[in-house]
Amino acid sequence: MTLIDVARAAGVSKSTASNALGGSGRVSGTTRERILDVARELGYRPNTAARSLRRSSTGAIGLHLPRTATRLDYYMNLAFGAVERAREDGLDLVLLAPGTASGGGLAARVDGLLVIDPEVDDPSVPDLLDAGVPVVTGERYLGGGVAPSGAVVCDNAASLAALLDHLAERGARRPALLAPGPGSDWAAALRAAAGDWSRREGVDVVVRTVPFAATPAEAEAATADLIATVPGLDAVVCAPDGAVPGVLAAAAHAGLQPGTDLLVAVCVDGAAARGSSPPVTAVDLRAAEYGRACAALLSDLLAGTAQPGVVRRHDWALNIRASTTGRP
Amino acid sequence: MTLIDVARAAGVSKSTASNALGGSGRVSGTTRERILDVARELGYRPNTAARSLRRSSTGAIGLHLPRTATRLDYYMNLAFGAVERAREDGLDLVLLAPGTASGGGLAARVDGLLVIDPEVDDPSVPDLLDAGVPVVTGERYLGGGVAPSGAVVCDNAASLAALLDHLAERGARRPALLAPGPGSDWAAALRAAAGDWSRREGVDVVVRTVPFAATPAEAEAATADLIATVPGLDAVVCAPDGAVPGVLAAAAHAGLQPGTDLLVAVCVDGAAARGSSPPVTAVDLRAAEYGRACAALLSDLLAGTAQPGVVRRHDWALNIRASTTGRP
DNA sequence: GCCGTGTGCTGGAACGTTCCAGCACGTTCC
DNA sequence: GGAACGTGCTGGAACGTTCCAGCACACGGC
Repeated sequence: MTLIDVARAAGVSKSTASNALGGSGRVSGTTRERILDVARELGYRPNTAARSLRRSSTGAIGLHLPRTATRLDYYMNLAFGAVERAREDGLDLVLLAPGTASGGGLAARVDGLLVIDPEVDDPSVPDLLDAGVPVVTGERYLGGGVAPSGAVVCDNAASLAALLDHLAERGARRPALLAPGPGSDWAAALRAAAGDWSRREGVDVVVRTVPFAATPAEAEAATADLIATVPGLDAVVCAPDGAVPGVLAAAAHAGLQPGTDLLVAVCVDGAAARGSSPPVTAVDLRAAEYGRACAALLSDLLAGTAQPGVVRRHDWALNIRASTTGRP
Repeated sequence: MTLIDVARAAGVSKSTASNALGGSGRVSGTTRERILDVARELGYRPNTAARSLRRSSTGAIGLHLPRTATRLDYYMNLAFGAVERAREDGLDLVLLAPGTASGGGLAARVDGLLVIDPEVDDPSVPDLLDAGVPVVTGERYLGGGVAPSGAVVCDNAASLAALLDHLAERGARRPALLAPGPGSDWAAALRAAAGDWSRREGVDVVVRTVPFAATPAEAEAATADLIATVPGLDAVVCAPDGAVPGVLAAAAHAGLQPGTDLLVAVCVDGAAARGSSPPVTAVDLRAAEYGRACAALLSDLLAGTAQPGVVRRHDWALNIRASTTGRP
């Protein structure tokens, strides 16, 4: 079932068939209709390999996730969003092995790359940026080297500020933040925003550093330390979502009721935040839509409908739950 | 930088260059070395589109995950394992949008498919099995239709029996199991194994049904119900990993100490089980290796080094933690 | 009546690889 | 010393698509 079969069946040349199906060249309305009908009837599917060879494009984009992605459902949702959006533009999404430099030939296998939450200490990120194809990053890359062709960013400063405003409104006078070190745009923005908010509101936010992909045990230790050393501590914002159960465990262990004695919130919504007891107030980064937005931008760059260097914003939302209201 | 450039630089015909690089045909040792050297020096990368066109294979395999995958780090690890293994064989792994029938042309885009934990009520699974390319399933497919070309299975009956043996050894006399309905091979095997073990050991295992991707809240409700209605309940095995925090919450709420008053275990190891407090004893399905095994089998099928219909076993391990020993 | 222009369509070439038939040469065998 | 065979290499064809030059024809203007 090739283009030639369709052309033969419709009584035209392969060029005309190609033009009709591809919307290029000059074809009269009637023949175009006829060719489309025939193609539909025969169940014609263009051969992607031949198309790729001729057009010298692959019809696929690559997706790179942080090495530490393994513990967050956030990235899974993001990936599924990106896959869906790519499919709408006829693009396949190939998953790249995290942490491994996939050996030079990347540019031959994909038309563009999605690099999500690029961390400065991920050695494969510079290679990806230098692969010779357009790259869209999810959040900015703080390292040097070749600049990405585009980026989709969240206003993490604004979302943390909103979260802190909410906590203050709920009566918190002594909030703390558990955040990773400034190796990613996201964490760096959170740390900076905490400082800004402190100065603006005149309320000091205690910041403790935890790993990018903190485990509940690590968060529990950090929270226990906060409870022991910060007098009057009444709110904890935990940046990484996977660590939420640890914060709640530390609270329970100290005899503090989440939502009343200790307000708890998290900067990444997900299964961990939704499913905890009590459910935890969270910044919803809308992972699937974020993935869609990244794929859409890359698609636009490939199509030439977006300018290289463009940065698009992605909206967030605050999901308020019992961990900051006390109402179950 | 094409094969022709390499051939010219090495002073041979493109056929000889192709033979030398591909290991096919008849080439003398010395010319072969020379050609390989030249290719390396010039940084030659074969054009995948041209290769695909000529060989009529795509060099990619598809990965389908359950629609409900979004909440389990298990599938992410599995995907990364599969991607790594596929790469070792020069195959790209394209992620398929879950839940959507990806529109007929699948066979033209991938050489084979990995369908992980196929659920009987997932409408896209029959389409995938019927796509016209080899399919390897992770766990068996309980629905009808076209049979997969291969499968990689875990002995879920044995692992649950080992878990129950362990609980009995730790003194449990009244264990319960929270398991999904029998829509997947995994859940069906667990339910059957619980019955077998009950009969064999003369100890009744109470079984409660929870969703395939149960939330902590759902598990908490189910566990609270067990505690309230099963006199002497002393152990809970929770099948889905995402639900573990719920079981622990219900125990805490009832004033039961996990690991002493109530033994807790889970059938899928992951971040939720490892990171809980206390850490929860779990059956480690070794997700990354599982993904590798699935990709390896598909690769073998494509290469013709495995017979269609083959079923391979995948080993599991029991990770014993404080939730069943009481020792932190 | 001829030129210029626009329309609808065609045939051939090209993309880079792999496969196949076949050629020149050397060795072995009877 | 010719037939039979194995080795090392070559050139052309093929895969299915897209792009480009160009052809036949119709139409309008002078």
